[in-house]
Amino acid sequence: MYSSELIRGTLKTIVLKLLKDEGKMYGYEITARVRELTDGKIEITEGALYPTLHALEADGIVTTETMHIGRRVRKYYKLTAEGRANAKRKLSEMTDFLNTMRILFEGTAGLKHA
Amino acid sequence: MYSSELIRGTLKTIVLKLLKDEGKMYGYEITARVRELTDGKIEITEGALYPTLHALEADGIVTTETMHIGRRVRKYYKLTAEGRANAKRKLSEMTDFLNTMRILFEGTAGLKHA
DNA sequence: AACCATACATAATAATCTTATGTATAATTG
DNA sequence: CAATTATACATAAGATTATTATGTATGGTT
Repeated sequence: MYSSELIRGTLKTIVLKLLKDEGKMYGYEITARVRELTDGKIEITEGALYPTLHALEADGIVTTETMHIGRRVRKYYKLTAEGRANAKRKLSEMTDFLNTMRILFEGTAGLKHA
Repeated sequence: MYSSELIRGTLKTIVLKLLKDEGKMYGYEITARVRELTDGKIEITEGALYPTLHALEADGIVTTETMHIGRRVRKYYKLTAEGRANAKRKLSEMTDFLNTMRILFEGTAGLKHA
């Protein structure tokens, strides 16, 4: 687990990345996927995730679709057209940012592909 | 310039990295160095930097030394012994974190050295 | 029966940053 | 030589974003 300050500010971009890759996901699934992809190093808390998802919806970045699994409710999120454009911008900003961080902390711009 | 949310949480670690490399620096110098190293993509604001430096001092991570350049004051910061240990931990956490981000966003762990 | 996993949600509080403002000296430029 | 820009510190109000705690409810496992 990383200190929470490092993860600060990356949540929204992580969500956009996953939605772009997977098409649609629900909240609980997002926390599980991130945990799995990062070997438990990044643990998204519900108190951070749900308000973020609601904000994305309010901003027209995602739409929701509620499904019923037995008597339980699942709320799927997927990108809107605007959301896809937004995600594209945010993701390229993120990779650029990661490269800049690499320059600062590893003294190299790194290679995009090994 | 990156959206400010991305940079959020990285400031303290950036400062520790620079102080570790350079020995001692003053606030204004830090903003200039970061601007230079990142081609202006990361602009540290004074309103964020000075409170951070003061907090580091209050936590015993850095000590200060005031110099007089003509009639102007310059406040140099350098790591304490505890600060060096702290910096070491934070920096390895940061490189680890950057690798994890690379897995998430570029689908590769990347190579530390080209 | 108790516990843990799934699945949503919100509210109080904390941490961190932006934006604005303030003070002052030194250098540059029109 | 007056005005502007750069150097150099600092703080305070407000915004953003996350943590922590709490709440509700279903379903599976021990």
